[in-house]
Amino acid sequence: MARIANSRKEETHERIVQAAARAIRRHGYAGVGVADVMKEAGLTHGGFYAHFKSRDDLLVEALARAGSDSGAHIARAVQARQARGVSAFRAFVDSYLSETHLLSIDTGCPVAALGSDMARQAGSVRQASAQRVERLIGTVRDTLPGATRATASVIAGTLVGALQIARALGDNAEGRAVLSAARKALIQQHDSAAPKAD
Amino acid sequence: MARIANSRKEETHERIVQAAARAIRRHGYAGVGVADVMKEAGLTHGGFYAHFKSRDDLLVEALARAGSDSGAHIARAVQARQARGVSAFRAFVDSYLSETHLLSIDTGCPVAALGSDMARQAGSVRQASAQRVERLIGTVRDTLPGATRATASVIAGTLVGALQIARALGDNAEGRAVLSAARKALIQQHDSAAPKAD
DNA sequence: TGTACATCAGTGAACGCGCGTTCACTGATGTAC
DNA sequence: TGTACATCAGTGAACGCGCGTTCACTGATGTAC
Repeated sequence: MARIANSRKEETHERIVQAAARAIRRHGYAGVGVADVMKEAGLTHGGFYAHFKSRDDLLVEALARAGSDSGAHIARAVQARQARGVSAFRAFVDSYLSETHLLSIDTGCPVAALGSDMARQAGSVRQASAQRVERLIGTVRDTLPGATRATASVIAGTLVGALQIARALGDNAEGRAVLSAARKALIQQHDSAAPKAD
Repeated sequence: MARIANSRKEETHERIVQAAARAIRRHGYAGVGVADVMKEAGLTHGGFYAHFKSRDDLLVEALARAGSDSGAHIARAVQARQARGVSAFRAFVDSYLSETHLLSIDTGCPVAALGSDMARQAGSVRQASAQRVERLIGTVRDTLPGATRATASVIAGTLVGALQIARALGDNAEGRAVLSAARKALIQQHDSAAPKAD
């Protein structure tokens, strides 16, 4: 509450969290170092503990930030597509499984970027990770009003898995083919407004 | 070739690879330490470089071993299910998305265990990771003869994503619900032999 | 408006620790005669 | 069958390095009068 005054310290805190939100997606939970994040934020590492109780505390904040930033980013892309007459679900699937998202892991969905490491975390990081998964499932449901939670979670799984597999195969024809196949399959299966053929 | 003589050194090598194959799945690429793996294999860390040129070389061998072991494990489970009259595809989906697989990350599919870290690797580890993904897609295709590569890769994505999401949610009703939903969805979508209702 | 002082964000050196890698050595195994 | 020697798998100490965390300090900002 009371998010009024942006004091100098708050602005610095913000910069650190932003840097960490990118870093966890680019390098994974284990690949993020306190010193590197601080340097990225234009600071020296010594000041870190004036902002966070521990590295884990940073990870929790960074994950939440990664989720909300990526969520907002996708929401904008969805709106732009909807404005061109596409259904909410199709717009979401096309955005999530876009080539842009394939390439921009450090600004993309943290569930896709960190999925296989989430179950390995403990305590608050584990909890925050599960929350991110819940949010993703919730977002799927928002774009597909008729869907049950079960259906939405399978779709979320397909989105996350397809993006990871595409990234693992690389930025090439193989990776892009996986994305394209997943887009088609999801839209055909769940979008009643989808055209039968091209 | 010539896998004849199991010399003492070969047996030791084998033990190290086995330990590492579990370790990468339990702790991730970044969580695996040379000393820990050697201790797990009943050795001291100094001898490591008589067996491997580098830690990365171990990761590559461990990943290949994890893939073939997990593949063999699933193949046995699939056979057991097929013997009870279930289709190959359904048997595969039920095995891959079983509660057993949910819990046994360190003996399970390495693509699910390491998926989000694969794109971060470089050189030979990256290459070996992509190969594992290809193999998983190939396995899906083997159980679903009519499927195109595109269809198989979407199914592989769903399997991997659903398992990761279930693991991130935990060993509880939520996690199991995701598995169950994904099983139903995949079988309904792709198994022509599937019954319409229970 | 100007000075004196308290507050506070950030610095940089230092800590203990574990990492990947190297290497001189040990002690068991295997071969030669 | 027995001894002498070479081979070789594995040991354990050491290396340089980067990690998360702590802390005494600095220098800028803000408040009191």
